[in-house]
Amino acid sequence: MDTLFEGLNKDQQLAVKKTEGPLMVIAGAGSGKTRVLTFRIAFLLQKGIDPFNILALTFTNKAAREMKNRIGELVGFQAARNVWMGTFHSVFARILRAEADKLGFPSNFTIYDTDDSKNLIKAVVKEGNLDPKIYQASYILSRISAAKNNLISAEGYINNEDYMLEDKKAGKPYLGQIYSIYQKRLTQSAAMDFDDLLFKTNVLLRDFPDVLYKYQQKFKYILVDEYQDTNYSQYLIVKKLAANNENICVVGDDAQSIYGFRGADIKNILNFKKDYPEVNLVKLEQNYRSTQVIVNAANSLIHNNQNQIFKTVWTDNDEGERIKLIRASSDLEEGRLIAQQIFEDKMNLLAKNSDFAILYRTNAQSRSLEEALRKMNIPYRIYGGLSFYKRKEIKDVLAYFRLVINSKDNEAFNRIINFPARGIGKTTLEHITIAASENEKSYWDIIEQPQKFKLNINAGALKKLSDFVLMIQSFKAELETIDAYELGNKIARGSGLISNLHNDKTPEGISRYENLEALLNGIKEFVEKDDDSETPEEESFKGLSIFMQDIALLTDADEKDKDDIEKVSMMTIHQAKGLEYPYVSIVGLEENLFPSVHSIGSRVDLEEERRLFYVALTRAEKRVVLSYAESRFRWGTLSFCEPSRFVDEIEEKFLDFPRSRSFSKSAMPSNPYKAVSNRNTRKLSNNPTTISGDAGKSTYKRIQSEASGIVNRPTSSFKAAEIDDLQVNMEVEHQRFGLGKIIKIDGAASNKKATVHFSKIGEKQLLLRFAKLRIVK
DNA sequence: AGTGATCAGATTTTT
DNA sequence: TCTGATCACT
Repeated sequence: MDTLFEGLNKDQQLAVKKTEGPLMVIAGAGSGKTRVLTFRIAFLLQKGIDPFNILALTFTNKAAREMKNRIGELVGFQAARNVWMGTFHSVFARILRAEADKLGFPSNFTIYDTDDSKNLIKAVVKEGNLDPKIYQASYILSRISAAKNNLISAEGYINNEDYMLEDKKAGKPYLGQIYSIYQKRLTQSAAMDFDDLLFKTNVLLRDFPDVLYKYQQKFKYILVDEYQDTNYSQYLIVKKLAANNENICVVGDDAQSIYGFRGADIKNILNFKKDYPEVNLVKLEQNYRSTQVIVNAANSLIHNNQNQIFKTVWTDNDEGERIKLIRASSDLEEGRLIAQQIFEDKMNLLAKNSDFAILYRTNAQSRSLEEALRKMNIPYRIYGGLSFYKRKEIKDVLAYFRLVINSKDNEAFNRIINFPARGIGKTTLEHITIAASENEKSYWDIIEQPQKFKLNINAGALKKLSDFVLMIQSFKAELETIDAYELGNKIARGSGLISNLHNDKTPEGISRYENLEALLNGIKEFVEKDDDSETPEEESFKGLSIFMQDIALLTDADEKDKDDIEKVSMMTIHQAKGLEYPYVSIVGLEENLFPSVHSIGSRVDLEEERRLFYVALTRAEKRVVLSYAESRFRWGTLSFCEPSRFVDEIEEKFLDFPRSRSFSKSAMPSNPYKAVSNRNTRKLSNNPTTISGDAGKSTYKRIQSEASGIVNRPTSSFKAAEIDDLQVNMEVEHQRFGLGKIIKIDGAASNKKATVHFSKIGEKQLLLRFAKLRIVK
């Protein structure tokens, strides 16, 4: 057993060995958190704890899978497989299916994704004759989501004066009603949205003490990873389940909390002590991942946040190279420079493509990077973006699957009732909607028994509907008899989807056909692979329902990366959480992009944004490259950017600044022929496995507009002063901050910093390397 | 019912 | 700039 502890430091050992009672592990970035978690579970298993008694909640399914593998390697795969491990959503979806009857749901309920939820909200808004511009689906959904994550039901919402007043002030007084109808429709459709999975778990544990007791007995040991990113709803589930045994271990890092927008609450970490006065606290402060430069640069950055748990992350590793800062004149040039950098590093450092990651704030930024990498023949893989499961052709066939499994699923119904076209039109649909609404039934219930619900339509339409019903019913009959692959194929063909796509000979059509094929192949793999299912206990028959349960909560990040060995990884910083790479480029370090416009207004949001940058920096093992562009295409137009304040916040001694270039030179677009972009870039970028593509038809227009944009730069008259010309007491002008007076200049030569008092916004420190100041007087 | 034209909205992050 | 939603026309 002792071998298990070799290679763990004292704190890590403590965190592994202290199996009984509440334990909180504050784990700095790169401090071996995952190691501690896996070893802890392995240790429990070695001690003879039944794997079925261990519940481990992770942030992604991928993390769960990897952890299972590592535990398997330590103590055997049989035991590892039986540990309950997964995301909150997937674990509790499973429990909800088992206990569904208690909540008035069938166990095959559908999980609505965000699109489904939005469509449902749109329909509700329309039915209520409300203005969809005022009652915007995305806004309403976020509002409902926030309420659910705070365990406020629709009823509770309507009775809550604060919510109602807020909505009234916002000019949206009917939001509570929409919530209420939305929820009713979900139930009629036998569906739950993402937040319901947690909300209803809370209801289950609250209203059914015997069920609560059962799971308390079952989960004798509970571990929660990324505790800083749990919301109130999740917090309460954990608290209830742990109440009996109190063998609860949470691991997190307040400095890496980046999901506040989703209701994550750092207070869960801060308040852990209050809930469990007996708590043992372990801090993991030694970073094993990164160089000293990276660790200390990240520390200097995060130091700008006010809300923190005190800890000192340090490392024994080499000092390492300074963080290189790249300035580009445009987003296209930024891509080019980053690609070039990777190309050079590969040669000089004998590195592999897979040693590199490019991280960005928003998915939209991937485009220019992709183009540049493609041009230099550097293979890459984009994580996220439009996921495979969000493509139209995939959603279509999945909608058939969904309707076959749970026919009450109205959103699936809507999607396919007339696709491929079968002559069921708007009027017919309207009648169905009305009948469903009046009788409080699902659409399917209505068309299954049209006479019972007095569906007021003509014989022709009736015939078409009954054909559809018969088709779906014929598929339903085979749910339990043939496996997912066979049935999936039957549905794809029988529904007419395959022939529909087959007739489309355009490149897009062919690609859609191939995607559908890929899905079917995926199902085949699922059926054939005999073990490592994420569901312990149950199941041997691999039917379509099981397949759908398996993929309902998958995201792109969860996809296997077997063919990624030789590719540069590209992803948003959110997606990079928990990952590490030798060489990391963080791009787009510009005001209003990173930090994003939306965060700049409030300190809380800005601090989250800063933590996001902290996460980005600490992904790197050996070296970080930062870049920003002076202009960038956004919303189809060229806009000018300033370097991010976050760059200033890193202590200068860790930075390697770009060589000074004359402004006009850097602003000139380089050879436009090099910058030819690809019309299909977006499509290509959506395909995770695409590594190359030829230029195709160029969007020459874009290049032109960029060039002209620079020439006609509205601020071209703004001529920044040379750094050395600036003196204390001078009156200066800044493009964004307006007029001000230099109060102080410190720092030597290239790293000079000026303190300027601006009449509009007050005092500000500016690194003269970045800030462009014009001398007024 | 299907097609084409026109217009609005999007881009913050995700289970 | 691109996508989708809506509307008018055939």
